[in-house]
Amino acid sequence: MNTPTSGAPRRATISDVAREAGTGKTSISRYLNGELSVLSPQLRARIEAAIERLDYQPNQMARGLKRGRNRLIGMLVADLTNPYSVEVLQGVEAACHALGYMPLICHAANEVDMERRFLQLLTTYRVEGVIVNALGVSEETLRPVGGGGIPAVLVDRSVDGLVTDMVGLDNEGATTLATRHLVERGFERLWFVVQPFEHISSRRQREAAFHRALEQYPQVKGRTVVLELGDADELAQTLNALDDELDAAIAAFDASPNVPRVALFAANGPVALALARHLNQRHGPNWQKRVALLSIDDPEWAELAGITTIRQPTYDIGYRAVEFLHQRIDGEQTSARDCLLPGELIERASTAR
Amino acid sequence: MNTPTSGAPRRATISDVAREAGTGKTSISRYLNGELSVLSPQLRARIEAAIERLDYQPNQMARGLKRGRNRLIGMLVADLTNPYSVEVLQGVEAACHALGYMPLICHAANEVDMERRFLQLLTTYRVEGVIVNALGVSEETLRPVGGGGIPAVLVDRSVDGLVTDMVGLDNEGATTLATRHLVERGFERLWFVVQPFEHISSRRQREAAFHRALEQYPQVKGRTVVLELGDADELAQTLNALDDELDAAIAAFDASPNVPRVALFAANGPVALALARHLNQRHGPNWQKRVALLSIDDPEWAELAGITTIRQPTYDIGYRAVEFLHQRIDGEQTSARDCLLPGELIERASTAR
DNA sequence: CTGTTAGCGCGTTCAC
DNA sequence: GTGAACGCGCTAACAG
Repeated sequence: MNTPTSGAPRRATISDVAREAGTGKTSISRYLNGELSVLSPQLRARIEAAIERLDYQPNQMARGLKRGRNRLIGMLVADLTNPYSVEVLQGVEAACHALGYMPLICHAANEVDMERRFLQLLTTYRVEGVIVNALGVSEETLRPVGGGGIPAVLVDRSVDGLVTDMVGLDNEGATTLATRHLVERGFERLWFVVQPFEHISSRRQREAAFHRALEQYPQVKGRTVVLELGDADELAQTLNALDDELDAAIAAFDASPNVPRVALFAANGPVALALARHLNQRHGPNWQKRVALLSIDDPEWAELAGITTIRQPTYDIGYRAVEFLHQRIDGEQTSARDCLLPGELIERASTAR
Repeated sequence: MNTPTSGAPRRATISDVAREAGTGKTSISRYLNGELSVLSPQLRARIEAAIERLDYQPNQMARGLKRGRNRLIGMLVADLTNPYSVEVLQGVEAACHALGYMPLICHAANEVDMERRFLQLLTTYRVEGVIVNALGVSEETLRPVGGGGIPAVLVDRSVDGLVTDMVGLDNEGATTLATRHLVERGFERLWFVVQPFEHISSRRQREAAFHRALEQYPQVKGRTVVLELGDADELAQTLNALDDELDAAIAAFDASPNVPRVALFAANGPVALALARHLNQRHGPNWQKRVALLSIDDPEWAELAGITTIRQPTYDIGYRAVEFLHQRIDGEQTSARDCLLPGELIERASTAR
């Protein structure tokens, strides 16, 4: 009951090509795998003609099944909405291209269920390795991966209890750099704004580094503000509370220029965007004059808004991740490595004197 | 610390499970495929135990090879950097999830070579269908797809000479809506800014619709400005030329409020961002006071900048695309369909009176 | 140089 | 109910 001439003309198989070229499957296989030196010029020509005529394309699934490696690697992204992720992705793609892998991109969309589901799916497709930008909550869901399972490398953040290669930003260095910049520009009240950070290593490190950096500047006051971006109500509430304090601080500054200037330090791009939107909505396009904003991450709109940022070496992060993975896939047995890349300060109007 | 046995403990196969459960492969297969009614409760229990014990995961590749369908569909994205694409992607993912497909996401990064390469790769992996946001240049590269090849549905733009299902924005309606809005708000000099549009159907349609809409308003002057975003030099040059004219128009308006007000109409998000960055750089944060900006596409920063936009039903576009594809995969034989979804006007400060 | 043979992991008759 | 045997498309010995 197969459809006569319908949709799928059934692709040609290696046997079809062999028959068409009047030879055996082996020669075709050899041709496909570049063992050209072992083929007589005429046979080779016949094969080429047959392939052309049948528009033959080798079936990756089948060859993967046979040789045990399908050149597939999984890339699990926590949130593609975050420009950071897309940039990392570009590095991953470039490296895959260069190393002959095909990245299977999965998007968890910030949902833990998705993360688990995709991880499961990836192992089911027998990917040779995964590079994971984890939601970070659950070491449990990463079970099939890492140590005992398929090779894995983490991006941006590590996961408690999971020992694997990791590549990300040098949070300590970046945060220190940013903090020092703010202090040097004369800001003496610094508010570090961050999403809930207990369970996300990168956020945790940044928050800690911020306070550690401040120990060098006794005259500067810093505090941490936690922003829950996921919950609109709670977000609005926190922002409003922030407003009151900010207003007071700014009023004091307006009254007497000797009062310390205030700066907001966003732990990442999404936080910075939330802050900018709120401030803009509340104070209009000149909000920048009232409060400085600095952010780790350098999204496209940062230049538009004129905020100072720490740009992450996103492309390199992705590229290195694949290189690490490649080594593991090749059987590298060294113990887990961390690769911390430096951030770059992009100074813009926001923190100018 | 290091792996006890060598790198890959070789995953369990169906045979392993059969042996472990003291039965044949057939029963395992049946269990996996939900034909539970045909299994004695005890056998079933033994199978479950064996699977659990061996942490068995069926090999998708192998089962795909056997049954001829691997539940893989390809998603070829022209530019993940464009928030539009990511949003569409979310719809695609949701639909795939619902329909039991696994999307293989490929990112052409605006390179025609990549597009061709990925398309080739996708057919090589025997995806059951592809949804393509084409760069649009080459009908040639889409040869393996559509009519004779694997089912395909186009997103956002069609490709000349390729008949397939397509789903995207109702460009005519959206453009008319935006144009009317500008006119009603009192703008009488409208500049439609767009990337080179000859070869991209959606841009072409928007440009045409813009001028068609203007025919209804004889008092309004409109013109098209082409912006080449890829080439930094040319971009700067065009923008500078634009400035001169804009300055003149604005000066005239300042001098006599009777002179028609000027508005920029960006054909899509990337264009809008380029314009906004440039204007901001040139006129400071208050550039909005000098010239209005409206854009098709509603990226995150639009609210921050306060520009009026036409929001595309991106999620639905992605979702519908997969639904179309699903029908084709299921053997639907109807002729190519177009699905044009309406845009929504989001009015912001930029075009307020 | 070239063809034959035996599986890779799985689903599917078709007998028992 | 259950299992043996065959084949999906391809590669890898192993002969000629």
